[in-house]
Amino acid sequence: MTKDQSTEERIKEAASTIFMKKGLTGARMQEIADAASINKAMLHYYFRSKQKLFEVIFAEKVDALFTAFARIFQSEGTFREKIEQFVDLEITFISTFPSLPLFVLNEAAKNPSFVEDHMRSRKEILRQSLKITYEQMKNEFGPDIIPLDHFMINIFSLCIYPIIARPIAKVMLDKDDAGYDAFIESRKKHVTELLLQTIKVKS
Amino acid sequence: MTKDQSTEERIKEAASTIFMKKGLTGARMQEIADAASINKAMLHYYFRSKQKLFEVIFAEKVDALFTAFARIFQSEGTFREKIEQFVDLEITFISTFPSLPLFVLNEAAKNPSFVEDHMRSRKEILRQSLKITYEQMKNEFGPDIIPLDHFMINIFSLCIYPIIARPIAKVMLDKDDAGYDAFIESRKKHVTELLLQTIKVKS
DNA sequence: TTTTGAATTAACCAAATGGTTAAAACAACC
DNA sequence: GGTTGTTTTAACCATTTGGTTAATTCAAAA
Repeated sequence: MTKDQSTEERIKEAASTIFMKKGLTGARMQEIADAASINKAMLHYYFRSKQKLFEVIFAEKVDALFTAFARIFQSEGTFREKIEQFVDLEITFISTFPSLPLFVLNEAAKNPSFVEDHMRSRKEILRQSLKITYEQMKNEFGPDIIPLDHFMINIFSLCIYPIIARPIAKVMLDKDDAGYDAFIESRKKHVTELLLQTIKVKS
Repeated sequence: MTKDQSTEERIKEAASTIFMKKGLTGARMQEIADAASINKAMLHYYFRSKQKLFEVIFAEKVDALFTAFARIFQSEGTFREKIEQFVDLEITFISTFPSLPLFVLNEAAKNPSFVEDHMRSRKEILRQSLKITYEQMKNEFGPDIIPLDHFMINIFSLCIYPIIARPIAKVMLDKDDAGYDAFIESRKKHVTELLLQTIKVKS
């Protein structure tokens, strides 16, 4: 099974780049082939069709996201340290791959069932690690704390949205690229404090 | 200038639907023509090219978003009432047109300069009305409150993200469609309380 | 050195796609 | 009824696009 890794890997890397930038329908097979410096026929030789190639890449990206999140959540320490670390690492991670979430969200909206099926298996890891943190919170603050669902969605909203909305937010906040980078950096602290402060929110 | 409104309007409506669902590259001119029950040539007769037609629709959508937000922010009352109303109206609005923000975000990511230029003119209205609310907050809570930039982004993040991330969040929270609708509904109160509670957040 | 199976290429193809055009239908005005 | 300008249609067109094929190169086994 000493398959020639190199070519297949090159295709995947090129496809990643192009699909992320242009989406399934915007990407061209020729463009991907060029980016990988190979003949267009090789794309079909290795992945049969555009759709299949896309599905492979997409699945990989979803996995990357979930794996990153799950790992981030498995940090040690008090829940305060955990949240600190999680917010920090999540913002850092998404900043490094800023087009990833929008790509996944977008294709998820266009083909919900495909995404749902693929995620159902991975979600348990993430949910589990979050639940541990949540139990820690309960122990410290008593049973009357923010519902887990809201807590989860709040974290993701506050970390991810500012990065995917960058072009719009930049204009709204009157910032240039450097200024917006600094703003995102400053959110690490802000979001952490905000989350900690709202553990006992009503409703 | 009694132009036949009907045809042009039909085209715009059809193009709206298709572009929102499939994006610029995913949409087909024939498909739009079919949806509008007209000949494909009419699309070019009225809008010259696919790109031009798209730009008209896109500009309209951005306007719709900004106008809605600006109007929502111009509500009367204490800042508490304002935030209550804003969160409520924004979540309601986005829920009614759930594909709108993702559409704008997505095309904004692919063509930042176009979007930036178009928005620069509208942003002032929004910023202005938000600033008034912010001054109200300062009067009541003193000068040591959450920075305006973070406050703005927090509102949008918490209201919009849960709706655009629906397919993924649904899986993560183990909810069906009705359940997720109820969750979104419950966020109106939750986000309001959270925002009010974090006015005095540090950093 | 020959053989064999996989990797690679160049040329090709049919379908789809955005766009054009010339003529017809329609409406308003004289 | 005829003239004029606008709206609509059907037929076309050039290009692009995803995909195929048959021949060739390459590498390793025999």
